[in-house]
Amino acid sequence: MKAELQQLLVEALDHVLNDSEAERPQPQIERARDTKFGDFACNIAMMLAKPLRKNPREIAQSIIDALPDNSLINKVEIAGPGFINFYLSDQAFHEEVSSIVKRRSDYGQGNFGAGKKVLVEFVSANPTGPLHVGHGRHAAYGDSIANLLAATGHDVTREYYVNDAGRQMDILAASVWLRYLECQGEQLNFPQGGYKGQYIVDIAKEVVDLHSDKFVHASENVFEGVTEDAPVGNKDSHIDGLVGNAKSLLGEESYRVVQQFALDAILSDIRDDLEGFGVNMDAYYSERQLTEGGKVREAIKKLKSDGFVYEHEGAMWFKATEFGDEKDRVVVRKNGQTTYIASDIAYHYEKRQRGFDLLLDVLGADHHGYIARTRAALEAMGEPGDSLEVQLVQFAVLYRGGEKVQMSTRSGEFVTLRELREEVGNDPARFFYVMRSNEQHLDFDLDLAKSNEEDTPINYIGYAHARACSLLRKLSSRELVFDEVQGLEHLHRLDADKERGFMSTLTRYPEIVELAARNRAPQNVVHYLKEVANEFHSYYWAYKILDDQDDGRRNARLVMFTAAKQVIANGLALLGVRAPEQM
RNA sequence: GCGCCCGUAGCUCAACCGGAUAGAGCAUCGGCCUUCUAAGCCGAGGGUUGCAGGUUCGAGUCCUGCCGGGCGCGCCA
Repeated sequence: MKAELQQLLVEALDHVLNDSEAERPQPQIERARDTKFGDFACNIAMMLAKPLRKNPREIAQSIIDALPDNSLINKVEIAGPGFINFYLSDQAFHEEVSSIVKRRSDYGQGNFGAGKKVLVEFVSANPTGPLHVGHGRHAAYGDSIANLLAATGHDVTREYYVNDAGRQMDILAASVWLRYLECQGEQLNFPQGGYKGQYIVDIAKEVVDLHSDKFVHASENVFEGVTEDAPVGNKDSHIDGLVGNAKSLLGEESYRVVQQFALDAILSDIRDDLEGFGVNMDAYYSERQLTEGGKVREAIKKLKSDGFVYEHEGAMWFKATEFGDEKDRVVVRKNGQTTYIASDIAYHYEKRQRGFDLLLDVLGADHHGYIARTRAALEAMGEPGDSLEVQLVQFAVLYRGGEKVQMSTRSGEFVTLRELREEVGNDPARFFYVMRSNEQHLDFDLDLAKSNEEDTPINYIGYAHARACSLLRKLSSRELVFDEVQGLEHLHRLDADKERGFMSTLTRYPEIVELAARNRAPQNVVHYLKEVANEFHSYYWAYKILDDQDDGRRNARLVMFTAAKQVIANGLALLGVRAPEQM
């Protein structure tokens, strides 16, 4: 509807402006704030006032005069400093409502992203433990924007980057091995720098079940030559020493068996958790495979041959400062190992090689320093810097009973996403996560989210959907049938302000989907749905829908309610939330 | 110290590349269940959009400087 209006304006502008005008702004049309300003408003005349050096109201008039004939617009007025206000015909709204009912789950789909391949990388939590509530926000947000992009015609791929290489994987292996030794009766002091969560013990027990005492070594050998742990010594060198001993005592093959087992266990738990949360990744991309496949070395080689890598103090540095980063970055350490950044350069380059136009990374707010260097890397690799877009997600703080829930990953004391899902349910959890802008700190109130008595936005919206379902269910007991065709024919009878306003709100849905997709802002959908629900409840209270005296009017209202139900269901689906049939 | 994000009603938050009188919910107060789910509806009060300047027809929105809060500045990942 908006798009058609926009098209009419473009045609009118073609008449008003001749080619002498260098640049023509794209006419922006907005929904009017108030019904007294009509249905849509346009400020193009005011924007043209300066370049044309003419009175905006005069310009507005000539645009109005040039509007092509159409059945969409009922009336046009100039208001205030030069707004052009459009009053649409009732027929325009009726056709759109009819389209909602006919297109069903397809309604709201757009195509502004047609032909654009987007890779949305999100969650990408280190596979060293289960997902916690912070990752849940990334999962819910990333999946929702992926849904929004897909709904607007983008070719979307969801990907999880698995950091299964590097030091943390060694610490994971050592942690599991030490717990395994404890299970086998060895007495030892578990290192401060190790992963202390209960899940490590559980994995160790599985290693015992599978391999019995195959990996047992006396604890005096395990700790031989290892420096003191904190607080006396340094916990990092302590754990590194243990990793070294694990490798030499177990031997490469056995060490790898333990490590791989731990990784597989954790990763399958993560995948399972995400799937349970309704997040289906298209790919889990392994950092280790990237490294072992030679992609990292190739990338460094390419940078080196282009002159963007230099040696300094025994390490290889990438000249990130040449591309706007604040400092150069080490890509190969003194000891010959490549860094995480090196993998990341290769990974993002490889994404481009796979043909993605837009690389959309969803990262924690603590990663903002990462944006400049990744963009620098892409540019150094000959790729456009703006092919990378980063959406930062601020931290979520969990509250239970009004108290902040403390979390510490190190100590293994944190609320997992799985616990959250079990406690509040998938739908409320996903809804609450995307309710706020990703740039806003989120206070996640567990008691509020799981409450089904208090007023919560998700209940408010869901209740409207359930009420619509209930109406349709009630029909048969009253020996009535919903005649959609008759309802569509009688839509013109719904001419009260409340009815016209309700239909107008419903027809905004495609505009909201596009807006939310462009802004990467699922919360736009949330706020819109609250508005739909509000008008739904208000209308529901004001009018008797199941009126058995007047078939035409009843069916017309049922068409409108079916449309509302559809819009709510479609909107919630974008957020990964199911619309309840009853409450 | 430098960089990024955030400051809007008592609380939690909206406000569509800058648009018309800054809006909701919670909380407070007052109404509505012999209409289909009261998890609802109707109404009232509540604001110098952190502060000070600037840009322009127009600023919560853009720019500069302060104040307050969060995060980051490794040969960790």
